[in-house]
Amino acid sequence: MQLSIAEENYIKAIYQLESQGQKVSTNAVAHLLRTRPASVTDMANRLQQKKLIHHEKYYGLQLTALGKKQAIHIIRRHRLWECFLVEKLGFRWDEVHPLAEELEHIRDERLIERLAHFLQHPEFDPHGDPIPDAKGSFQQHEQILLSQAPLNHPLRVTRVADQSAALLQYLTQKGIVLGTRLRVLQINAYDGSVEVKLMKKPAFTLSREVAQHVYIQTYGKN
Amino acid sequence: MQLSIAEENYIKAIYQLESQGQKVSTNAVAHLLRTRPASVTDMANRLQQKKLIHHEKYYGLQLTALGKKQAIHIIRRHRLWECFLVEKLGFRWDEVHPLAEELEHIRDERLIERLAHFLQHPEFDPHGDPIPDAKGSFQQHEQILLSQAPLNHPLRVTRVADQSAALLQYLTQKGIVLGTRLRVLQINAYDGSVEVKLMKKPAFTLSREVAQHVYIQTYGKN
DNA sequence: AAATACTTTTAGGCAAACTTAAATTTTAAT
DNA sequence: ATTAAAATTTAAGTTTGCCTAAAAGTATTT
Repeated sequence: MQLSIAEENYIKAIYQLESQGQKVSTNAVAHLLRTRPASVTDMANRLQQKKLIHHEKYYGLQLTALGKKQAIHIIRRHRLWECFLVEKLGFRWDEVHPLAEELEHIRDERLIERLAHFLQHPEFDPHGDPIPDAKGSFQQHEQILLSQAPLNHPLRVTRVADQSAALLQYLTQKGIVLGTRLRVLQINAYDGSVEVKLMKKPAFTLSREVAQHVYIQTYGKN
Repeated sequence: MQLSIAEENYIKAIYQLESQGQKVSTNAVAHLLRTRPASVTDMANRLQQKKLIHHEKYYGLQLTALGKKQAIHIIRRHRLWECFLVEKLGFRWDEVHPLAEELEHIRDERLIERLAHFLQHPEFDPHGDPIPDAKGSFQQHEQILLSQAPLNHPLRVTRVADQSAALLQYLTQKGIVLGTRLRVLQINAYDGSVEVKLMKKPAFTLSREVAQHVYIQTYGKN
C-alpha cells in the first residue's frame, strides 16, 4: 500500500510525538505540521481507514504496528539521505534536514538499500540519531542528557535532538559538534543552565533549553 | 515561481515533443503522460496563465522562453541524478529513468550544484544525452542515427534516444552500450533494418525501430 | 455544580489534478 | 463541398488535502 507524501508526513509526525512520550493530540500534530486541527482530524480518518493509526475521538492518535513500521522506514530514508548530504555532498549538519524531508519521500527499496551500501551502512546520522536497518530495528545506545550529566567527568557529545538550524549553528559556533569532548563544571539548580568546559577554551554556559537537546556519553575511568 | 510536480511533468513532456520536432498536440502530451486529452487542456490553461506556454486552441502547445528555461533545469536535474545512480550506486542504464523521474522534482539549487560537483560535472548522462550546465546551455555534439550511418566505416555508439528498459536491455544483451565500436555492413532498403558487426562477434541485424534510436559517431581516418 | 476556557470534530468550501461524456472544431475522404 | 472521422474543448463530477466557522465535547475554575 503506497502512501502519499502528506500521509507519510503525518505518520512521521505522530511517530515523533509518540517517541517523545507525549500524548498525540490533534493540536500537537497540527502544530508540528503547521496545519490546522481540523485538517488533522480529516487525515486521521483516512489513516485509520488504512489501519495505520487508531483514533479514539477526542482522546488522541496512536500508530498501529503497521503505522509504526511505515514510520521507521521513512525515518531510515531520511537519515540515510542526511548522511549522504553531509558526507558526500559536503553540506553542514544544520542544512540537511529540509532537504532530507523531500528526499525521504522517494520510496524505492532498491534505491535506499544501494544508498545505504554506498554509505557503508552508517548507524547514526549527522545529528547522532540512530538509523534503523532495513528490517526496521535500531539500537538506541545509552544516552545521557547534558542537563543531567555527571559533574567533572569526561564526556563526549553523541547526539543533538533538535534539527533546527538555529540550535545547530549556535552549537557549532560554541565548538560543539558530534564527538566533541567536554566536562560539565556545574549545573545551576535555579534555571537549569549548564556550565561546560571544552579543551583549551574558557568555560561557558549553555541554557537549559539548549542543554536539554544535547546528549552525551561518559568515557574514561570506568 | 515554484512549479508543482504535475506542472513540471507537463513542461518536460512538451519540451520533449518540441525537441523531436513534432507538433505538440493535446493528444500527444496525453499519450506521453498517460493521461487524457481533457486533462491536458485543463493543465494547458494553467500553464498559459503562468506564461510557461502558448496555447492556440485546437492548434497545439508551445513553450515560451520561460517554459523552455524551466524544462532545461528539470532535464539537468534528471540527467545528473541518472549519472549518480549509475556511477555511484551501481544501477544499470536501463533501471535509472523512473527513479530519476522522481528525484528530478527536488528543486534545490544548492543540492543540484553540489551533486554536479560531486559527479565532476558530467557532460552526458548514462544514455549519452547531454546534460545542460547550470546556465542551461548544452553542447549537442554531432550525431548520426545508426539507421543513416555510412557503410563499412568504424563507428562508436554515443547515445540511445529512448529510455525504455526493454530497448536498453536488448541492446546490452546484443553487446551494444555507450562507447561500443561497430561497423554497419548494410542497410536494408526495404525494411530499414541494419546489419552491424561488432569486434570478435558474428554480424547481426537490428530492426529499423531499434536503429532509429541509436546514435553513433564516426572515428578513425578523418 | 455551573460557568468558562480550551480542544476537537463537523460542516461546508476551495484548488489541483484527474476523470467521463457531450459538444465543438479541424481534418480527411468521398 | 459535404460528410464522416478524429482531435480538442467544455462541462460536470471525483479525490486529496487543505481551509474557516460553527457545534460539540472535555477540562478547569470558582
